[in-house]
Amino acid sequence: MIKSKIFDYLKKVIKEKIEIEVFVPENEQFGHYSSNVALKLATLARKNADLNAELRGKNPMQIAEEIKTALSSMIARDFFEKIEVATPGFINFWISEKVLQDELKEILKKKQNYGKSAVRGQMSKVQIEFISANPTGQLTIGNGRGGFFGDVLANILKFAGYKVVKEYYVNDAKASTQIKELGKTALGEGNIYKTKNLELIIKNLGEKLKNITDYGKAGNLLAREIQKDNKKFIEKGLKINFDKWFSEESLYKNGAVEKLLDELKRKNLVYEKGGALWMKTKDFGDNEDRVLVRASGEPTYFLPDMAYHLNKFKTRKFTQVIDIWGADHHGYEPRLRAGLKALSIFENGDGKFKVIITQLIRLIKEGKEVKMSKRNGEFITLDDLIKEVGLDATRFFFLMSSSDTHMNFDLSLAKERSMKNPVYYVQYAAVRCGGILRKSNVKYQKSRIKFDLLSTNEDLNLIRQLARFSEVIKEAANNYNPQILARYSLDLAKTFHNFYEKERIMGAEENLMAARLELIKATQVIFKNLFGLLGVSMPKKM
RNA sequence: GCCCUUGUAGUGAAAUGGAUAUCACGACAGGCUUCGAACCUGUUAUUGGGGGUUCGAAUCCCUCCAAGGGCACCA
Repeated sequence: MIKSKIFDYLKKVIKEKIEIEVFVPENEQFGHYSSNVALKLATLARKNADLNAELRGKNPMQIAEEIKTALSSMIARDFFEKIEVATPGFINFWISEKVLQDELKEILKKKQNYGKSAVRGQMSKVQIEFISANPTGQLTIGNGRGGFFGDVLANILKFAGYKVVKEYYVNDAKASTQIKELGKTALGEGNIYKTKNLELIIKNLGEKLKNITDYGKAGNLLAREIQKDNKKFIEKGLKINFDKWFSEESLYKNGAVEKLLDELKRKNLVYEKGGALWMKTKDFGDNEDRVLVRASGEPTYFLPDMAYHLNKFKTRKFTQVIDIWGADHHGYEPRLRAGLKALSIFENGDGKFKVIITQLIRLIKEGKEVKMSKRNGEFITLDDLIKEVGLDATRFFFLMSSSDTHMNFDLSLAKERSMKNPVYYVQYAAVRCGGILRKSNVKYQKSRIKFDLLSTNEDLNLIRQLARFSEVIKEAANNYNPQILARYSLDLAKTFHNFYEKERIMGAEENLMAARLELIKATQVIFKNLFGLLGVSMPKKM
């Protein structure tokens, strides 16, 4: 990885242990990579009198010049084509052709494993829970956002070397209010849930519901059917494959909920008020205490959810747990966090539990907002949207923006726009790669490829862009940020289209053609990986 | 009232405190005898207002304005 090599060189030179940055500057006149190390050092020297005397009184430009000199006298000499110092103290790097050509060889050698790494030790076991939609109806567009986000984040973390479990929490507990409400609907005694196909599902269930009078049981039965449909849709329609479907009801069955309540009582964290059992969450950072068991004797959602998270941390021993929730649940975070803290989950800090909130999506149709309500039965489901716009386009559109953007989705433009969705731009680049490779039936010996012939601006730009893949994976994984990858795929496509426009492959001089075909192969490898990670299909033709 | 999130070209978005704010769509002006033009090249914003911190702010702090969400013995 080129970037980390620059890091290493800089660390050798500066000795101080400080946070420095190496980045790809937006403007190419500032080099292939750039670092603010001198600026950071100067700031530090000004604030901290104990620091290395050599630095005292020097301005960033002087420090940058010294680092440049030191780098130039090291082996780094062959690594960089040029190093420049720029105001107010940046050091800009140009990578030598040789290094880039070697990196290309590396990609061709490692193929689909290029950029993969293995994370060892304590923090490597990650559980990531997402969608977890209530089995009371079809998935919403908001579920889709969280779903694609979680799926791709999990893919990235896996690729970056973590052991990842993608998990869906099925809220099928007979004791829960919504399941009971659903049960009423199933038994024809309520009509809160008026979603598509619901009547049909109930009709099909007919026999099984006959002798049931218990709302919880009836609701659970109906929920299971709805869940079957949702699962099928998630796997086939959304192309998201969960490693585990975790049933809330199972926590009741195996006694985990009861056991937890006992433990809380034993730890003197529970008291009674108004006939209900309350937990002293306020003592652990929540705004107020919370009900665990209602006056009716039924547990709230909170109690089994704590049991669930206890299962994640203690039973299954995940070292990193990530929950992805819609914005309408964000207020719940302090409660759960307080609960887990009370259970001594966070003895080594609460960083092992991360909640990512995805903001809601606003649907616009003909200039007006379409209110999404499950209750009136007129909402647009995720299924509808994907049928209209297509899975690849929907996925990519959602993945391009940050989870906390309040996205506007214009349905009137959706279809029209879908044809111009950026995903097609990326797919087209991959199709072009495939097209060239299909047409070129040229035979050449791999060992004799002259990679040093790849020396035009376009050749080198493309290689540099390909080499960024491994850096982007790392960045996306470290920041839990899938959109970095989606954006990168656009960058790569742009660089490739530029290359394609300006350089010929077929018809070039024999040795150059062979080298360029290898370059195209490498590009295809990276695209393939990108599409796999993003869950987007890689068409051969468009 | 309190809490969370957001405010960036006509539109939708991007930018771990870095340099001349990036991308797509739309609009306008150009580009195919040759690997697929679903492509390429231009033009289109002083980042909601006002203060502050910093060598350096879309990003951090304060304040005002605006939008979305949450404040259940629902999940």
